[in-house]
Amino acid sequence: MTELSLNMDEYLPLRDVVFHTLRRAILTGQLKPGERLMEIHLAQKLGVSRTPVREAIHKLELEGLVTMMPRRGAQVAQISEKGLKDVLEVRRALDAFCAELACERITPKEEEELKKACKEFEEAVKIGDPTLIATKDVAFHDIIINSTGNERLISTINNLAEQIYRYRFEYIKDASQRPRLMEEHRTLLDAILNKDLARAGKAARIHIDNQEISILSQIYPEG
Amino acid sequence: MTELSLNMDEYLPLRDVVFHTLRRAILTGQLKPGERLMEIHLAQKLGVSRTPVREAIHKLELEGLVTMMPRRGAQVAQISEKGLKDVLEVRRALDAFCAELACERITPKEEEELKKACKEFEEAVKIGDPTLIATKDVAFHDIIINSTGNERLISTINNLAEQIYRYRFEYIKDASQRPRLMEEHRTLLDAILNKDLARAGKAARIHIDNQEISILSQIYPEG
DNA sequence: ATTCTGTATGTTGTATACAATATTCTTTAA
DNA sequence: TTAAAGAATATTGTATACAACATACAGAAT
Repeated sequence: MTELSLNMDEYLPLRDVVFHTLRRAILTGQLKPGERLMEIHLAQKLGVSRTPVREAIHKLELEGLVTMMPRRGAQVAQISEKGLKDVLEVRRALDAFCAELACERITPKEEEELKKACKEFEEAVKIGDPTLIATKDVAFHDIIINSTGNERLISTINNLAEQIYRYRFEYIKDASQRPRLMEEHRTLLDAILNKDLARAGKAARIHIDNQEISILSQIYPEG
Repeated sequence: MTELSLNMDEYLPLRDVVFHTLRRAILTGQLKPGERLMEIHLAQKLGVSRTPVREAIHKLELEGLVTMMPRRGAQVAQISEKGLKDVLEVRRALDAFCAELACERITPKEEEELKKACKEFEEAVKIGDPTLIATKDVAFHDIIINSTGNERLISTINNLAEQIYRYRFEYIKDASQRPRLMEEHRTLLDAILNKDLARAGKAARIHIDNQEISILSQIYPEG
């Protein structure tokens, strides 16, 4: 058997192309909460028929980025204050759990990656570009999450993260939060490297707590 | 404005009817893991066109009950030992979290319901009907989960529960496990009524631990 | 006998057509 | 002027048609 892999996996159904396109548009705020998603219009704009658009919208609904009313169509999901708090409450619990698992399961190679990611995050903060900071922040957390080796846990957390992606980005743009963010990353890194379950879990919880406070005060300044 | 609610909500899209039908068939084992789901056949059997069947299958895929290969169709999801362990690991963490939250948030009314559900579970065990036991077991846990008031947490846990429903039922049919199940329910109930967070969380974890051991030894007797 | 190739068949992916319902706008009556 | 009714329009829900691809089988060449 020769090892020609002959990349035959490059086929993507149109529904998935549309799905990724719409998903990105929602997460980046191009499509705003409450905005209606009409099949024909999107189909024409994307140059496909209604079918793949329908299927993409249904997928987005299951992911929680879109809400549908029967016979009335779909719109970009609007998250309520309660909804946001609920998401963050679950995330806090699961992130803390991830941090604890990471202490037990992280490999030496992943430890190096985590140190590197922590450093790169700090450099991104120095540079000050919000998009870069967000990317490096995600990368840092992804290493921790992936080190658990639990795929169900990974996909569950990623789904929760997706729900608040839009709002979290606003939070990262707030420069005054960044020193604290850096400090929290360092604490978390240190706790994991020292296999200190309790401290790692606590650090992860505090990290989300601060996110929650910031995000809520930005979206609901009076509450 | 008169308050005529004029039950106009009884419309259900065909895709949802098909979805619920297939879902039930999978959860009850009528459709077995690995079995192919072919659109035309299902459509003919259910007396609808391919479209709603397609959409239902996609929904099932997102719920994790069905796996799809592009251009090759769908089949009932098969869970691996690793997949089962992953699901149970997340459930353990979230169930424990629910139990702790329940201590803080359960209302007096829900406390009464929980006591009643615990009693009814014990009666079901006395009667010995597996289906009834399973129903009462779900009812007991649902009260705890719902008492958290966190809808995201509720739906996340319900999705995880769905993944292992088929296997859990086998576990409940094993009569030797039932006394322990009863004991665990009583411990959990007592801890919640006494607002003992630590004990409630621990009880929930042990409850899942035992499920895991039983289920795994039934499905993978050698492992 | 085995492998390759071509054909026939089956299945999914996408587009389109039609039906049922929502929405909007216009007209009419008070 | 406002409210109600009805027609016109827009949009979703479902069915079907057709194309692209996958699979299975038969026959030919080695």
